[in-house]
Amino acid sequence: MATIYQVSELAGVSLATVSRVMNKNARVSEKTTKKVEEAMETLGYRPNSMARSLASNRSNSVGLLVSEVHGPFYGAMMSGIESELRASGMHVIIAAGHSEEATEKDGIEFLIDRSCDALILHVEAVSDEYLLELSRGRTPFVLINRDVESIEDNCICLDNELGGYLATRSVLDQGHTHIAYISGPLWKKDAKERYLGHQRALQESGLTQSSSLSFEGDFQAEGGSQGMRHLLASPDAFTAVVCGNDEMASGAMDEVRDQGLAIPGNISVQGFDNVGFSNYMFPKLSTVDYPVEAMGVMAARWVLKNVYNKNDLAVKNVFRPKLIARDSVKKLPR
Amino acid sequence: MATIYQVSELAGVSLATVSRVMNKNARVSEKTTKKVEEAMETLGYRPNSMARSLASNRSNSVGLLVSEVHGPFYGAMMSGIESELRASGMHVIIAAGHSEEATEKDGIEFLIDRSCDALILHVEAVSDEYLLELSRGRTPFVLINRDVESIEDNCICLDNELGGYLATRSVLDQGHTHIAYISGPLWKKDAKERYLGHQRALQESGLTQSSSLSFEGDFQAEGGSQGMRHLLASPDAFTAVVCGNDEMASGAMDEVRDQGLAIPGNISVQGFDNVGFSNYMFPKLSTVDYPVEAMGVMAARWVLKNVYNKNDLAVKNVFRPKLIARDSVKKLPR
DNA sequence: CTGTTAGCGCTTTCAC
DNA sequence: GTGAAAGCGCTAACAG
Repeated sequence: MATIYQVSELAGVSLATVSRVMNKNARVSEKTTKKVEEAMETLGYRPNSMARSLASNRSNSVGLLVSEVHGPFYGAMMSGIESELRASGMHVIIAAGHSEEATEKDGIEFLIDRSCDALILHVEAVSDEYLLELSRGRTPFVLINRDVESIEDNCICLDNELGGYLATRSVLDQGHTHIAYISGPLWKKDAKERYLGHQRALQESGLTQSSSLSFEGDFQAEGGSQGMRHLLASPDAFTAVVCGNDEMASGAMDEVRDQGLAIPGNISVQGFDNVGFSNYMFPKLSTVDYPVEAMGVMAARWVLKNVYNKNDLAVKNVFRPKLIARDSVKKLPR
Repeated sequence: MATIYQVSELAGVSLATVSRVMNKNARVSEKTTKKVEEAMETLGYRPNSMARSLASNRSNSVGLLVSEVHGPFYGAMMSGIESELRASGMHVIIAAGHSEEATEKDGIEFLIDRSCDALILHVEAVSDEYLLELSRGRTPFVLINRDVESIEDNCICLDNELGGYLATRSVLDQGHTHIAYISGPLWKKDAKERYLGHQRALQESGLTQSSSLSFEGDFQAEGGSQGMRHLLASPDAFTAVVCGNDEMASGAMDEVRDQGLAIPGNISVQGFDNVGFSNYMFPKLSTVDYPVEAMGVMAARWVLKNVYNKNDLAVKNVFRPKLIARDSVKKLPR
């Protein structure tokens, strides 16, 4: 393995000069540049990234903490981040937080200890105070899907309230007036906001959420099934259910069918996230698009701009959800 | 940021001793150990991983190259790898290969340049020769889902032929005799082997694959739809279709319904992979389980054992697929 | 069991 | 525009 020293020797220049042509960060005469490049070429020189990092105090790596490494939602997010960062030569180190406070903190420390230049975090369990504290440290970070006061610039969010509103608005527009809701865990801010948006839409139409037609799920398919079981056992009738995310919608649909009912014939189902498989379901799920991949790309740009000084990049902090109407919501006659 | 030097000073010992207690790789008296640990504690010392790597020529990071960062299949694989490796303090750097030769090679070089101690590769486009060549380099690697002669020990595979056999065997067992097949791209070894297994099952029952009832897809949903369109346009009748993977099965199901037919009433569908959403589909998809997550874990163990000297770990190279019978295949009366 | 002493391969002032 | 030299923070012989 050739080192910078051998390159400098072959090219007949000093270490410093070789370093300069590698980094293109200082003027070097064209002639010398060429000599050096040729030397690198013939030696098959590859800079040692560790030595580089140690000397420059830059690792060119960014840490990415997601709740789960699998799952359609995080997959799309990671995909956007990876492609954007790698195109700039940065690498991404992943870690999972599993939505648990201790694991999330642990992951963050792990990433910081690994000398990441920056962090991209999708955290749910950790408190705002912890994040504020973290922001005083020397590792910069962006938050995806989380809005923390006083560090809004570090947040890339979806307008979840609006999304919740759109979801229910669309169901109302199809003529439904008896609408059930299966929410995510309400301690999660996004779950809460979606629910609030739902309620706003109802109120706008002069309706209110009957408490027996509301269920707090877990954002998983199983929670959707449970929720639907609970709702169908309730004395109140309903013609549609709005779910806090697509996974729960899927679980809910299973349960509806298990009870011998048809979708959307007897019960309409509305999802949220527009996760990959929502388009594979039957009937194809009506949902709200969550542009995760684009948001991942944006988070990566934030890092590129704020940490690696690519100042020409523009960063957008809040994204607007969009309704995706498909086949799982039935139009009711007035 | 405290350095090892300050710790040694505070503890009243040498650098070397501090290094020893950090790495637990040499005997240090209990008393000294304690002094050092206290010093570390009060200084809030965190070792600099870059300096460590440079000096030891070990980065404690392993590179992971997958075809796509998103997608249920890779998600499960990455998840297994991440958890297993992180539990041992190693970090994983991800890169995507997009099933293209140039991108895959590029990703591998990227990872090697990043001083990964080892690589876990899921590559499809790169040739066996390239991998053989790579195996002569100094970065060890494991291959997932690829079997290359003479480096079998570096391969963690599924018996795809057996899987293909099981898939079709199961359909035959339900009484079907007119069976269509939608394969993955046949230049991919796994697609090919699954197809071979399918044919073996047919032959065993004295049947052969009619060429008009066979279609080469792309392992994507769209390819499944196309395939089904093609098959339904063929003059030959069939009661079941076996698909090379679940995505294509999903696309095929869409198409069947678009043409007004029922599943499994008119046409039975068999998938392969047992990807997360196959259980959310309707009807629930009968498929073949591909234990990707377990295989990811195994790849991680291979690295732990062969690169990080955790010799107590056992590595299993070939996994057996298992049939998962659900609702998309109908039992035919004899 | 503990200390001394070279580096690991590169970046970065500071001169010239 | 180019070179000399001092580290970056740690590991790993080698001595004792």
